[in-house]
Amino acid sequence: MEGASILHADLDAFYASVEQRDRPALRGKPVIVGHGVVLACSYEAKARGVRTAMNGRQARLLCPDAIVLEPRMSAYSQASKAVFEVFRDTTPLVEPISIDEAFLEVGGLRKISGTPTQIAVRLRADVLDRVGLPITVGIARTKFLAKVASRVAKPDGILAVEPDRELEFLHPLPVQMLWGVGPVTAAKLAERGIRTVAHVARIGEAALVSILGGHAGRHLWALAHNKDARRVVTGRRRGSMGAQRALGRGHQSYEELDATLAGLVDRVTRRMRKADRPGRTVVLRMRFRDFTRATRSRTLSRPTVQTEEILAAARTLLTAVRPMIAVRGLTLLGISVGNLENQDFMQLELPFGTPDRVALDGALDAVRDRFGSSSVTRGVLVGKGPGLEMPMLPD
DNA sequence: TCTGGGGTCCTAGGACCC
DNA sequence: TCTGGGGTCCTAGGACCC
Repeated sequence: MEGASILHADLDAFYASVEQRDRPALRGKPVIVGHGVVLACSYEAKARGVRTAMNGRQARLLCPDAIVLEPRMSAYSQASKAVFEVFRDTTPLVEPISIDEAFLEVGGLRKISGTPTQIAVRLRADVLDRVGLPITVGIARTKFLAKVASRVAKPDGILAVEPDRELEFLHPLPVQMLWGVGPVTAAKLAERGIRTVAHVARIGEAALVSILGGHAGRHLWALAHNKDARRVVTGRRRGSMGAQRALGRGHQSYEELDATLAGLVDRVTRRMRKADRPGRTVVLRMRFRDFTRATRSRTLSRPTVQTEEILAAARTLLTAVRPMIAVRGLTLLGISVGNLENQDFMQLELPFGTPDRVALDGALDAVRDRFGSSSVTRGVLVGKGPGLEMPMLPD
């Protein structure tokens, strides 16, 4: 049996920690980032009951002396980049999960860097040293357990779950500690008296499937029995990009909505162009006064990054839901573009005339340099006139 | 507790194809 | 004209995560 070799590294109260790092006067004090809603809060604020996603008014009620700050997204994204640099200096096998957490596979580094626990200790010290932020690391044989371990170890902690004590660690935990169990699932389980992981493990898979449905039931059952074969994977790319805006409670005219929509589409398509990721499926997201939601989508015949094309599709969708908006009252409008294409190609110019072997080899080298030789599968030669397609690999 | 902005994955029905 | 099994794509909704 292999040992625990997966690290789950998770920055503590990320946005708030960046603020405390940059303004020493804030250290040791309750800090809340975000006005309307709490985006992040320091552990001093958490100790008073403030929670992420809590409404700002309630947060101030719980903690009147909290220092409330406007988010500084560019500072957070810079800090995140610096932290991921430390991750990648630790191991090439880094799987980002969000702006502030990642899985790291360190199993193959024993001879070079030491045991996973030694690596984790050094990682925490490096992040503090190089970026000035506290980070918690969970260490286990599976991704799932590593994630649970870091959650248990927070804040500013480290916890290794040894392979022979996995169930001992897992079973007493409340089901809410499991990744993927949210309020709805927890409530469904609680209705049947199921509160701990041990409970989940004791009831049969079929029973769990009948409570939660096919995939969710089997997935939860597997986790409770400590089955999780997922590996740490690198190079995953996002599948959609979106932007949304809360509208408040007041009535919006259709012209105002249309202007908001155009702004959202502009924001998203800018990002798509910057990332070179054309998309095909345009999704309109709505939330209404009663907090119900609806989405409408439309798939284009080909991927695009063009603002006008995406906006035209979005407008068609918006027009179609006008009656629904009139009845239910819109409080949030969002747009997202999915089916994002991987623009993993590069364009090279070859000398005019029939490309010779030397010119082609040079072009292939440039492509391999950028993508790595193993991931290049096909090439297309295009001249003036009809396109000519030819394989460039193997050889 | 009346709620931001960014994502992921799964389910399920219908259209359509072979 | 009726029939089957299998697959993909599209649309809409829902739960969950940070």
